[in-house]
Amino acid sequence: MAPTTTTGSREVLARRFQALSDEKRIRILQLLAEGERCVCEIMPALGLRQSLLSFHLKTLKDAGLVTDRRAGRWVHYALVSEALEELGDFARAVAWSSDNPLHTPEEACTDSCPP
Amino acid sequence: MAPTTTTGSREVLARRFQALSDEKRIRILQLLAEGERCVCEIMPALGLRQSLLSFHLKTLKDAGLVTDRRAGRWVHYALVSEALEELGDFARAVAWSSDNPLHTPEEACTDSCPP
DNA sequence: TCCTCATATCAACAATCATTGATATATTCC
DNA sequence: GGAATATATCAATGATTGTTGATATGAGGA
Repeated sequence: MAPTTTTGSREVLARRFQALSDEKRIRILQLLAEGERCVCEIMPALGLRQSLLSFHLKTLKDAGLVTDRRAGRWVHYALVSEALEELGDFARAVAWSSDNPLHTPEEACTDSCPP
Repeated sequence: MAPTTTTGSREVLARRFQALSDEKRIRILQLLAEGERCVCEIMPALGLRQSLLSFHLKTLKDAGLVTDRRAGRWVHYALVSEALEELGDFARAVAWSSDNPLHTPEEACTDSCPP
């Protein structure tokens, strides 16, 4: 169960991790984990200016981590749990591989190291 | 099993996700998943200039995702699998919560929405 | 000690990202 | 149609990050 190696996938992974690389966006995800929320609910919960929140939501949406749904005047955001599961799978797969190495580390790179 | 809510933890999470937000660093992790590697092995594998690789390794190390170990002239890097597991746990916990919401989404935020 | 080599750090620059205030879009209610 | 409101987008700015070439550190072998 080695971590995937395709470039396309790395691109997506990097983009999604980048979307998670901000505390405010992590808070948004944690809030959305409780269920769908409209922007007007997220805004006071995080105390962010409307424009800034919109930017962060767009970042998450462009990364495929959330979806939006218009309902009348309001827009509701919700998690895309598959995307988050993929990230979790990746992190766990890398961790698992390093705990169960195929190529035993032993004492690599001694004399003949810089080949 | 709701995702944690402490600020300190969010800070660490954001920092670690930020370390993963670059394709080159993802490749490094994938390489290290096969086992410990010295810088001199990573460099040709990724085709990065020495200085640039050093920067990316430092980024990963500062985030607590890898450790280094000096062996003579060479420095070997290895994954910190616990840190990666924590990231995986977080992502999965958020995904799980959103699939099993406590507060049923139903039809929230209709009339009384902007409170 | 001096020389070589592996890696780290530094200074400078380019690119990306977060934040702000202003403006645009879309929807409802009158 | 027009006013009001929720959200998105834009332009400008500052902050952070990635990249490069040059230099410093630290270990091993002569």
